[in-house]
Amino acid sequence: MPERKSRKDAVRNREAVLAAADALFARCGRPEDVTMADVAAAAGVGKGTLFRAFGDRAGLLRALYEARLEPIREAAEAGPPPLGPGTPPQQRATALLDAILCFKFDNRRLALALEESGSGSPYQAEHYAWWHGLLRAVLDQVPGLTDSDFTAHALLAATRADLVEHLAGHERVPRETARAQLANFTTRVLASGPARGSSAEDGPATTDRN
Amino acid sequence: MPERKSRKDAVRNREAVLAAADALFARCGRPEDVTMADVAAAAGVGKGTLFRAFGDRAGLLRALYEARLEPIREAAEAGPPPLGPGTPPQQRATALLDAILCFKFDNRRLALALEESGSGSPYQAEHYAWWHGLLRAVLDQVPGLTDSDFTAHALLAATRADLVEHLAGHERVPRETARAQLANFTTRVLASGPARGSSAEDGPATTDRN
DNA sequence: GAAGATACGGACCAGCGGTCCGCTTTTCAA
DNA sequence: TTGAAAAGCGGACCGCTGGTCCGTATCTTC
Repeated sequence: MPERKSRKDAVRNREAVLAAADALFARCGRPEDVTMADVAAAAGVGKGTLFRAFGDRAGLLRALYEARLEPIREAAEAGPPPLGPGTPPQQRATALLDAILCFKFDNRRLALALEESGSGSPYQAEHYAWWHGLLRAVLDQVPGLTDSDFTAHALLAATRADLVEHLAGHERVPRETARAQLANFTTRVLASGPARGSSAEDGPATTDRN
Repeated sequence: MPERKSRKDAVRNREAVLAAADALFARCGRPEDVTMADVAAAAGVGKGTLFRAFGDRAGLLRALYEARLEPIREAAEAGPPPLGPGTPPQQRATALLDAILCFKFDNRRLALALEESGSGSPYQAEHYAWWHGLLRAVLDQVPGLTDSDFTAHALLAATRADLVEHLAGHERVPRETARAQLANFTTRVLASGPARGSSAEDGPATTDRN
């Protein structure tokens, strides 16, 4: 039980920091030049407070990221089709990847900051393991598909934040185009038969903040 | 003409630095804790020399990487099949990806260092553009394949250094298994018809240094 | 309202990439 | 051979970052 309740100034500050960091990352071009001191200043808080609340830089990023991701995570875990369970595996896999892509698209800066500054490999992050596990399980139900473990990694790699940023930011690929291409790619991977064309279905709610 | 020749102590030092950096990156676990000062010390050289020769950290990494990559690059550009031109596109694409995978496998630490510390996105690196352009051109010749641009990105993403490191280092996937899985994945993507099984063919010379 | 627990915040620290400039080595023309 | 200018050397030094520390302010509890 414990969960010893925090002091109210503590929670106020915690939220102030999250909001400030959110805004800063959304604004600034390269995430690595949003400094901890910047965040603290923008939140009207001392550095000590910031580090006390989140441990270190990676902790702050993680907290932000997880907060944003949670709705999608829930939708994928127990929501309605096509994201939730009870959907044919091909379709669900496509929907999952599409959701991830949209998320990264809408939260590019943050995802980028987390993947590159997030204390080492993105593959050690808890949320990656979660996505991978889920996708792997779904792929296991696709008839005729082997190597579900590797395949899940490879498909997820197509949604890496820096790739998304490159496509969207540098090559100026519109969101819907990227979605369609990823869906098409996914279909190719999952289909044993001739690849059927597949355009992006109507998608996850956009929470565009950047 | 010009190409004003360097002083001999300069070239000696340059090579000493490359060798030292090579050794250090090969040895140490995480590339970010091989510091420039370490490299300089290991090469028996001052930091000034190091920075004069390579500009900055990214420059050093790039120089090392390019040097290692050149043979493969040449083999891909004008070598014998299955890597070189004059190979059926499916087969060549598979061979290219296999070669990249092997390269990253054998030079994990270095590739990792470059991709994560290499001044921003790996997608802005010259060598990435080169690989992508080549693969894209090959994919363009695969009948029934659309979105060659995106597809090339997605396939290359499956060979990212940190993914390779994760597979090899964390999940303990043997080299040959990874090769077979990537080949299988590639085949699935490229084949419009039923996926034919495909094991890794006899591969690029291994230059295992790590 | 007093005492104890909790959190604040900014001065402070260590370590990094990168610069600078007085000094040494090499080069090359005479 | 020589001597002076060009080229390069190297390590003290700088700015900036993530992260720590602890005297002080605020909240909670009785």
